[in-house]
Amino acid sequence: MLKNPIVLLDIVDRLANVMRGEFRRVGGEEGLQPVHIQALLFLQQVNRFSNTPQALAEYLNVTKGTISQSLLLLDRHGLIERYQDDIDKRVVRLRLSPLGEAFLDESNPASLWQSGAREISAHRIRYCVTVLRAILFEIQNLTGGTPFGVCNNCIYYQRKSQRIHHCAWFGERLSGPETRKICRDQAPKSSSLTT
Amino acid sequence: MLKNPIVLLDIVDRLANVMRGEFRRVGGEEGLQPVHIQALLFLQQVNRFSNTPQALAEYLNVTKGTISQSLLLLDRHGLIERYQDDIDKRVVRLRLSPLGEAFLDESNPASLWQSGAREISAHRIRYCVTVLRAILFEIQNLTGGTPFGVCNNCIYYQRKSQRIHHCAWFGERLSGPETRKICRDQAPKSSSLTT
DNA sequence: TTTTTTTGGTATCGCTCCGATACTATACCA
DNA sequence: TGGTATAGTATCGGAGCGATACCAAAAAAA
Repeated sequence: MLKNPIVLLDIVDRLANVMRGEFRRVGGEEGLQPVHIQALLFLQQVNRFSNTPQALAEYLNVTKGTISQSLLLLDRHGLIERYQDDIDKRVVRLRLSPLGEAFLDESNPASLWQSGAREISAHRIRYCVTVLRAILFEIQNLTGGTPFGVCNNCIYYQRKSQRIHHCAWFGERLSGPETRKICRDQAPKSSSLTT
Repeated sequence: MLKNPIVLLDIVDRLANVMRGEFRRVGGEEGLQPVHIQALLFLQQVNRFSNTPQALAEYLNVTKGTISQSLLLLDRHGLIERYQDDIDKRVVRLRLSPLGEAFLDESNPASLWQSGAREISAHRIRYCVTVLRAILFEIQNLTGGTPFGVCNNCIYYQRKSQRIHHCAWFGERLSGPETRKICRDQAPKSSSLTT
C-alpha cells in the first residue's frame, strides 16, 4: 500500500498550515510573523549546546542569513538576548529574555494544539511521536540534515544514577530538566515502538 | 502530562519545515515555490466537489486573494486548468493539466517522505493518521475552519453495495476512486482508534 | 418582479520573509 | 604563520501573503 504515507504527509502538512495560521494570529498583536513564534518556541526548548543561530536555521530549514534577520527583529522587540560564547568567540548564544518568556506564557501559541489534543491519551500521543520521529530521523539521514532530537533519547545520554545525568558526546553533566530538551547533535537510539 | 502534546507539535512542525524545504528544492527547477507544490498536490487529491480556489485557500490557510495569485502563476506555467462551473457561474473549477500531472509524476515531491516512511508498517501509519486526524478535526471545530477529510470517512458516505457508493450530502453517486479523495464538506465518523 | 445582501474570484498595494551573495571575524590546520 | 573552514552579519532582489477594493453572479428579501 503506497498511498498511506501520502495521507499521513497530507495531514502533517495541513496541521502545520493550521498552526501557522494560529501563530500568525498570536504574533500579529506583537507584530511578529509565524516564523518568529517558531523561533521563540525553539529557544524555549533547546538545550545549552544548541542555542545558536546556526542550529535554529537548520531546525527551521532556512538559511543562516535569513534567520539572522529574524533574530535581529526579535532582539529589537526585546524578546531574546544574544551573548558571545566564552570559548568560541564566533558563536552567538541565544536565550529568551524575561519579556520573551512572559510573552510565550501569556500568548501560549500552542494552546490551540493542546486543546485539540486534550482528548487524546498520552499513550497515543507517545506512539505518534515515536513513529514521526522515526520518519524524521530517516529523512534527516537521507538529506544529510542535522539530527535534532530530545536529549534523553540519544545514545550519548547516560543516566549514572537516580539524579546524575551525563552526556558522553559533550562530556558534561546534565541537570534533570536538561535531559528533556532538544539537542542538535542527537544520535537517537533504535526506536522501540510499543505495538 | 501536559508536555507530550507539545513534543508532538514540535515534530509535526519540523517535519513540515523539512518537507517545505524539499518542495522548494523540487519546485525550484520549474520556478515554483513550496506553496505551488502544495497546491498541485491538493488538486491531485481533491474530489470534484471541492476543486475550487476557495477550498484550496482554506486548505492551505491563506486568503483567497493570495491563492488567486498562486493559481495565476500555475496557470501561466500551464500546470493547471481553470473552467467555469456549469451551475454556479461565479465558481471556478480547477484541475491539473496533463503537464501538471506529468510534472508531479516526474518530480514526485513526496518521494523523500515515502523513502523516510518506507520502514514504517502500514498499521503504524494508519494509527498515526487516525490520531492526527482526530486532533485536526478538533482544532477545526475550535476555530470554525472547514473540515477537510477523506470522503469515505464521512458520515454522509454510504456504501449501497459492493460497487455503488453514494454521498448523502451532495446527493450524488460516487465512483470507487472518488471515495478516497479529499472533500471539503466532511463530517467525520467518531474516530475508532484500534488500540 | 425589483432591490438588497451575500458569496466566489480577481486586481492592486505594501510589507516582510527568504535565498543568494559578499563580507568580517574567529578558529583550526599544516 | 599563512590558508582554509566556520559562525554570523549586511545587503539586495524576488515573491508570498494579508488587506482592501472591486466585479459578477447568486440568494434572499421586499
